[in-house]
Order: sequence, then structure tokens, then C-alpha cells
Amino acid sequence: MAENELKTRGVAPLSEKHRPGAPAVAATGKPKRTNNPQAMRARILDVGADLFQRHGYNATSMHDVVRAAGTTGGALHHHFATKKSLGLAVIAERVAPEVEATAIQPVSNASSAASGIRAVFNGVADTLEHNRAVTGCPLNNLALELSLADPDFREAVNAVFDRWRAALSFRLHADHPEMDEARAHDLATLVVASYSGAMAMAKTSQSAAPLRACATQLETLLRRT
Amino acid sequence: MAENELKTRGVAPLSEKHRPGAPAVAATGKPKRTNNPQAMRARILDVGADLFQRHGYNATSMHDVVRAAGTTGGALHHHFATKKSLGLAVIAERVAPEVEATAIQPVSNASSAASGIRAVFNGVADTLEHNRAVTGCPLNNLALELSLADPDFREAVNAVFDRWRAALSFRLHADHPEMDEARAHDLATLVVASYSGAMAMAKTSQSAAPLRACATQLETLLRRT
DNA sequence: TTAATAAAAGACCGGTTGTCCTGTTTTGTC
DNA sequence: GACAAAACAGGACAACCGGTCTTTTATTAA
Repeated sequence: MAENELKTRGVAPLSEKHRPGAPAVAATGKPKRTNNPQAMRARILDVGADLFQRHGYNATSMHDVVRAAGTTGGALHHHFATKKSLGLAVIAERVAPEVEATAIQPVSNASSAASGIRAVFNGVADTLEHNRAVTGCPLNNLALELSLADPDFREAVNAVFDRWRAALSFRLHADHPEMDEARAHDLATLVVASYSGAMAMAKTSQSAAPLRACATQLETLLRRT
Repeated sequence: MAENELKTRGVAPLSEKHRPGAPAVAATGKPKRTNNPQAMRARILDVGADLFQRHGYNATSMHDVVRAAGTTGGALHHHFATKKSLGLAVIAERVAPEVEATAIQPVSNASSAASGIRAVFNGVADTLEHNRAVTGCPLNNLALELSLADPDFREAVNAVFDRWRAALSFRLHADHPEMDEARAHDLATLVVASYSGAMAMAKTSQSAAPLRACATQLETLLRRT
């Protein structure tokens, strides 16, 4: 803390030699650069979400993000000073909305909790079968890799899990007012857990079958409730 | 293949200067070294399983393994030439037996499938509550991180998942001969998936509650079968 | 006793990591 | 049109990565 002022670790500027940041355009009237911070930020987030999803957080380097986003290290650093800040932003601005759209809203809007849950499982299974590789649930991927490594990550992921479970629990209670809250809570936990686990199995088996199996069994459980 | 004989990329031995491998003992009759390949191999595997479990595969360096095992890079390289070979050995010789002991055998030996499954879930929950940190299911951790990265890892993890599900399915069918095989298979998938997912939720919430919730709900489902 | 082999040690390699710094260009405001 | 701040460019940088290497030491077979 006290040695900050001694942190002159950079090299003294070699007047002539050191020229970082070459001119964006030599002399012609080329496109130069288009300042568009929102689009740049969005593109970095998209690329980050995609790479973290496909290769994992630790296996993705900042350079990978720079290359895939077609940008530069300076731009990346401007928007996200550290890898961790990019990771947290990806969770909050990409993963959480995706969970909201693909898993929470369909259940909230369905005619019943049971049919909504089945629709979500089978809908995701359909999507998986259309794609080439099963990359798993983005939330689950990041949860397992990062929740022990850093409390901030753990908190961020946990918030999404909680939101999801709470929404399910609310819908179950709405469908079945006679069901006590603890039961609804446990049931919602089972649904979320089996979705996460089924996605893990789907990833390792590269098949949507585990999702279909869980959808079937969960429905019989929910229908008898 | 044909350029093997030209592979003299090493530096010419600088007679006096180049002395890798300092003498293990200076001049005294110290313990020097104890040759015990099996114990060394076992220790490396134990340490590797522990570190991969707590920090993840990619976040664990070979140097971390060397340090934690109290050995040297040479010894590690002798037993496991690459990080991947260590990873595969950890799965085959540590993770798979652990799954066998903690999740498969208790169900096979229980008085019924339902009670065995409940015992496994609650037993693991008890263990988690005794430990400080919930590090999650080792199989699940490695599955999510590596199954997309490398086909060999995917195969290894998938084999464990399949073995587990097959054992559950067999026990369910033995308990309920009237149940058709597809149902038993799907039910077993749901149990494995909910275990994996519950462990993921337990890890992010640092609590054993998700496991207990799933145990309760799964039991009501199985008892009504 | 000697020769051969297996086990262990640790220096070392090229490459990559995440971070940060110094400039240049664009944009908004007066 | 001046000018400060934001947006972006491009590379520097030390620390570290996984992996290979040669040498030393212990064990075992002949």
C-alpha cells in the first residue's frame, strides 16, 4: 500500500524508438475508426459470453477475446479493465437475461407450471439437437468453474439460481394454493437441479436425451402433485 | 517421423556450467531420497484430485501439483508426462472409485432403491455440512470444464455417468419388475441429474440445502412409483 | 561386484498470461 | 473553432505456463 509511489516499473520513454499506437490511417482517407462505445461494449460482451460458454472462463484468454471481437487490447481494457470485470458483466448482462428468457418467462407464461416446465426442457432439447455441439447451460458452466474461485462470482451466479428457483416456486404455489411453501420451494429446487444436471449429462454425452428423460419424469411427478 | 535423427535441438553440454540436478545431499548422510514409485504416484494422484476438485483443472498448474505433493518436476514428469495424462488418471483412479463408493454401492446394498438414494443424498449433505467449503461433485466439476475441450476427457467422464445411471436403473428395475426399462432408465437419469445439479447449487450457495430438498422430493416420486 | 534400468531432480525452453501505459483519434460542449 | 474528456490503438512487460531435457541417485538383475 505504501510502495505505490515507487512503482515506476515502466521503462523510460526512448524518445525516438518508442512509438506505441501507430496512426490508424497512413495518409489516405480510409475508414480510420468508428467510435461507438455501446456497440463495442456489446460486441465484447457477446464474444466473451460465447467464448466462456464454449471453452470455459480459465481456458479463454484476453487475447482470444480481442481477436474474436476484432478489436484491440486497448479497447478491451477501456471497457473492462480486468478479466474478472468482464466475467461479472457477462454473467449480469448476458447469462442472467438468457436464463430469464429461456427458462423463467416460459414457465411464468404457460398455462400451468407442469406444462411450462416440460416446454422449457423439450424446447432446449430441440435447440441442442439443431446445433452441432452441446455446450451446456452457461450458468452451470460458470457456476462450477468460478463459484469457489471468487466470492463475487459465487454471489453473482447464486443470485441467478435464486431468482430462477423463486420464480418456479411462485408459479407452483400459484397453481396449487394448497401446497405449503416449503414443498413448493423444494420442488422448484428439484426442477432447477435436474435441469442443471441434465445439461451437464447432455454435455458429456453430446445428446439431448437426458433432458427428455428428466422432462418426462418431472411431469409425472408434477401432475400427481 | 523421419526427422527424428535431426532433433538435436538441445544445447551442447557446457562442460562446467551446465549442471542440472544438484546433488540431493550435500555431504552429510541425510535421507537423500526414498524410492517408492507406487507411493509417489499415489500421492501425486491424491494431490491432483484434490487440486482439480478445489480449483479446477485449468486453474491448477503442474507447479501447483509439484508443490502440494512435495515433490519435483522431474518426478512428476516421470509418472505423468503430460497434464492431460494426469487428468485422465485422476478420473479413472480417483474420481470413478469415489463415485462408485459414495453413490453406487450404497444404493446397490440398500434395502430399497428409494431408501438408498435418500441415504446417499442426505449422507453427502451431512458430509458437506461438516466440511468448511462445499467443493461440489468432482465428476461434475471435471465434466463441465473438460468434456468439450477434449474427446478423451469427455469419454472418460461419460463412462462414469453411464456406469452410475446403469447401476441405478438396474436397482430400480429389480425393485419394481413391473416397471418397463425405459421408465427405469429415465428415472435413473433424473436421479443422477438432480444429484449433479443439486451439487452445483450447493456449491454456489455453499449450503447442503439443495441436496436435502432434492432428496425429499425424489423420495416422494419414487415411493409413488 | 558390476551393469542395466528405473526413479527422481531441477534447470531450462518458447510461448502465453493478464495487466497496464503511452499515444492518437473521435466526440461533445461552450 | 477551441478544448477537455472519452474512446480506442498498439505494444511493453514481468510473471508464469506446460513440457522437455540431461544428470544424478537408488534399485535390481546378472
